[in-house]
Amino acid sequence: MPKKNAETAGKRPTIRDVAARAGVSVPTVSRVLAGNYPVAPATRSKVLRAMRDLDYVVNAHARALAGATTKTVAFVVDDVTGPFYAYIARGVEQQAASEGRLCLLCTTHGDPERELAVVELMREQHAEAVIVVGGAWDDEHYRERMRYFATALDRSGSRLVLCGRPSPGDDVPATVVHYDNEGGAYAMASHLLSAGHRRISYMGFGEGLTTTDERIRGFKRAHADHGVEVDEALILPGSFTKSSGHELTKKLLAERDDVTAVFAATDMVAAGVLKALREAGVRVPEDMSVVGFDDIPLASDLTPALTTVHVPHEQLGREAVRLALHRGPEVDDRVVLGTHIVVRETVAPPRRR
Amino acid sequence: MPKKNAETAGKRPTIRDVAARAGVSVPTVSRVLAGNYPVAPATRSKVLRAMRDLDYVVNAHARALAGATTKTVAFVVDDVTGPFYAYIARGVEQQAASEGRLCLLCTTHGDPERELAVVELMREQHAEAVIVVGGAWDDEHYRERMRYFATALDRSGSRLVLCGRPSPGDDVPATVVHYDNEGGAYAMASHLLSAGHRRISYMGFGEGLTTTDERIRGFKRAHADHGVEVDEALILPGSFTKSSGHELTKKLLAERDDVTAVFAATDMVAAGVLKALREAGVRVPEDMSVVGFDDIPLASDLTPALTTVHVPHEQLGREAVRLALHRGPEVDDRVVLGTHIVVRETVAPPRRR
DNA sequence: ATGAAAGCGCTAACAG
DNA sequence: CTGTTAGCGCTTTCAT
Repeated sequence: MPKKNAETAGKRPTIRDVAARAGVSVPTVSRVLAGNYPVAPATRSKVLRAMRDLDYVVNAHARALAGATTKTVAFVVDDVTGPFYAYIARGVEQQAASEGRLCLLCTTHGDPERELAVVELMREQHAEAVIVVGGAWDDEHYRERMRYFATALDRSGSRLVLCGRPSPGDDVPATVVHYDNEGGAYAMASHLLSAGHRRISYMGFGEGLTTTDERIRGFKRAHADHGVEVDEALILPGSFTKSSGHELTKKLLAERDDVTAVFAATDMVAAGVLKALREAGVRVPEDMSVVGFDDIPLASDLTPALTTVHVPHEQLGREAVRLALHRGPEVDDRVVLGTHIVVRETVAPPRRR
Repeated sequence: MPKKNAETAGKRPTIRDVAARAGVSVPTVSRVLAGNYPVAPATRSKVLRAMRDLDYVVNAHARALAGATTKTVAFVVDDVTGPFYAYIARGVEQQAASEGRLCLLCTTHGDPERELAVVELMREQHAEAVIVVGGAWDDEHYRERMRYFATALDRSGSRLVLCGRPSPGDDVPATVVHYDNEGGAYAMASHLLSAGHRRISYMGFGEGLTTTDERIRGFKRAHADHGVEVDEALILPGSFTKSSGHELTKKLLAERDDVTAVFAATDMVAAGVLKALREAGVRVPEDMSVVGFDDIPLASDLTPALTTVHVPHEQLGREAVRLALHRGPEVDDRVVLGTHIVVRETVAPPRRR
């Protein structure tokens, strides 16, 4: 039986079919495909015609197998629907596309099992980079795990990128693209302190969460620099949700009357805070100042518009793929992007008591 | 020179290395990998051990080349950051994961060039399904294009899925997962009409957009059924953005004083409407009723909470991959998911004038 | 139950 | 410039 031929069989045409139809050899077709090798213009157009006639498309898998690189980066998140993640995703996708890469999307729902499965999958796929996004619990177990992921991926020729997470250690073969949580929190707390606030509640403390740790550190450092003592009882544990902000605020209002400002751990929390305040008839910013963190679109849509810390989400995503793709002695492995406060309408000096 | 061996070279171990280490043949390893063929338990565990020892992972590309299916579905959107898309994405990703599939994410930014490029890419990748999401311009050109995409993908053995878009024609080899725009709009307009509203403005009319066409049709049919004439001057063209709703409302307020309700084309538009109303001191729902469409999370967060039409975003995404993956005579090719109104706080009977 | 042999579709040295 | 010769790592017949 002769070699399978797409013109007779009902299958996808292969490079061989194209070669046959154009009357050239297979490698020649491969060369016009790759474009990085001299081919006589006449031959070239014959081949192109044949490809068109046959409606030929290369087989990405065959190509990957034969050595050419895979051209895919993976993007691993807890959940795509968070506005926080969505914008990082956009940055990742944009940069990937502009570098001619495809983007694999994987979600873990915070499940360590799935996280591991995803990493294995990416090893199978030979993804060039695996970008893991979002805060984490900063304990030894986490670092151990990331160290394992990093080396496993490294062995498979791909690169782990930790985005918005702290480095698991300097010797770990991973790229880290982080943003300045502490600096942002410091600036924001200073903003409040400078306006005269002395009793500030931090809402949404998450024990052991890297995001929290870093933000709290900035919060406290600002207090120290302003010579203001931090009231630990005002650092309220909670999750990063609107309802958490809502509950916490109701409770705070019931228990204390000396607090003049709320530093919400995230914009989402701040949204809940504002809601509770509105329900309680507390005016913002006249009676109470409120600030958030993240600068998601919601922040500017709240009433009053939220003063918050801007995190460069999209840029974070873009840098993640850029750094992973262009590695080398010239390029940094660990990067921290700046944050800055965005002043809107939720901060005013405290009222005379 | 002997065959490359991972234990000596610094490369990824292959199935051959595993075979060697386990003292069996390559096909045997392949069999324990696939699991769908009898292998002696003893041999089996020897192989498993070898794989573990070598930290072996299959090469997805080699596997795809050799015949096993690709196990990837592609998800094509305009922009990941829209809450609308994000939830469909979540559905797609969830279902894909639960069916053991990987999910490719591609964005087009509404650029036809990129859209075409993406489809070609997916042909190269042998994606099992290519899910295209979001409204479209319902003209002959669109149908032509989708027809082309569908047949091109079909020839490559993959399936085009149109999600939240109308069918380009019955003979086209594509799966269509749509939702009931007209029914939702009909129900919502009826809700307003039943409450006594007679002058309702439809804000965010998009000429030739399928989404708009379908919603307007329901809007008009409800009016007809209630014996109320539609004032065409109240159907206001605009984009699906908050600022559009904001602008349109300011203008409407300045020009007309007989309108008692606004039907916003989307929740985003409704958010802008509410903002403009608040700025103008018009109370909702006492002075003006407002409704939206989509039921994105924002809807319940607005003040007052928005009465709107629920679209089953996640389910849309899940069905899209489910139907594409399990095709057959038993399974439907064209599916329309239901919508329903969600009554919250933005509708009341019109005030006596 | 296991091994030998033959590709899947492509790229990559080599020659000419 | 172009063709020849080898694989990439895996899955399948087909034997044994």
